[in-house]
Amino acid sequence: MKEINLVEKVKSKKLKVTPQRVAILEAIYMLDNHPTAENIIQYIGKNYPNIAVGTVYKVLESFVDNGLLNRVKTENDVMRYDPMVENHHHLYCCESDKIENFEDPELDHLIAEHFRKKKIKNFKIKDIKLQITGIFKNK
Amino acid sequence: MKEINLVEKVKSKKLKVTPQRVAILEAIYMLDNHPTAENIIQYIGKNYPNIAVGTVYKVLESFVDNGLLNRVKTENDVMRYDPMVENHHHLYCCESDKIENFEDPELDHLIAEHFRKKKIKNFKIKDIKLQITGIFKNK
DNA sequence: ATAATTGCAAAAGCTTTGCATGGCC
DNA sequence: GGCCATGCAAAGCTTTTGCAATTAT
Repeated sequence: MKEINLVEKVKSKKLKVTPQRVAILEAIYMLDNHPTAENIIQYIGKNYPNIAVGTVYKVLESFVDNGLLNRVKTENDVMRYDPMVENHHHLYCCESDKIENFEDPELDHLIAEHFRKKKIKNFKIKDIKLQITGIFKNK
Repeated sequence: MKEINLVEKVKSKKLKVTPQRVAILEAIYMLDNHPTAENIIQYIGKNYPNIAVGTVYKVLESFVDNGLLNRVKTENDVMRYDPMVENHHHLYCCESDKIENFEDPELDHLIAEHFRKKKIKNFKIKDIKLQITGIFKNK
């Protein structure tokens, strides 16, 4: 992703554009396996040896609050970050820590129709996410 | 749940039956909102003022390893424990920490059929769980 | 100019670990 | 009796917080 787009993304949320924020956002796009804060710190450590851990967490929090990132968490796992903020599901590898995004509008429609016809008692649905666990096959 | 059933549950996994294990298992059944380790420690603290935090974590881990409990984790949350080990989904309240179990075999079948007809490329599905977020309506 | 962001370091929160003691089978 | 579980306390790891210095707008 071009630097200019990263800057625009930060600007678009009315956040101050700092080198740290741009670097962190870039790292998340480069590390495309839903990186942890630790992954991000290591990645940008090459160019920002003195970046503060606290800064990374603060920036990540502000990105989440402003809809630039989503948090992803699983059993037995630390927090991970997902730059895809549009509605989607996740494929979890049960043999590694790989997580991949998954979109299937047809399935979403199927599920929505199901719940339109058969409501859950005493519950108003806002959002449905699938956690699909399995094994990635090598091509 | 009767004490005897709790004892049987522990025995059935070939785990030694100790008062702590029985108390912890009972607590999880009584605290029916997918309790945290902290919730459990507080609950059994009445009868076991000296129960060690480490013990609770060790017992929970062994219960999970032996299929007596499942772990449940969400964004921004600590680990919680679920005594229902059969396949099911979860309803998450977006205004509180309430989590409720949800079963819908018809929906499961619908989704299974969908993926039978339309496989995910390079991925072998082992399990599908729905995270349904919304609001619990008061009756 | 000024309000927000950063770095640093300390602290907090949850969970794990090691080891001696004690309890279950 | 032997082995496993417990209690205790320390440590580990991720994340948060406070504050002074710095930086973006």
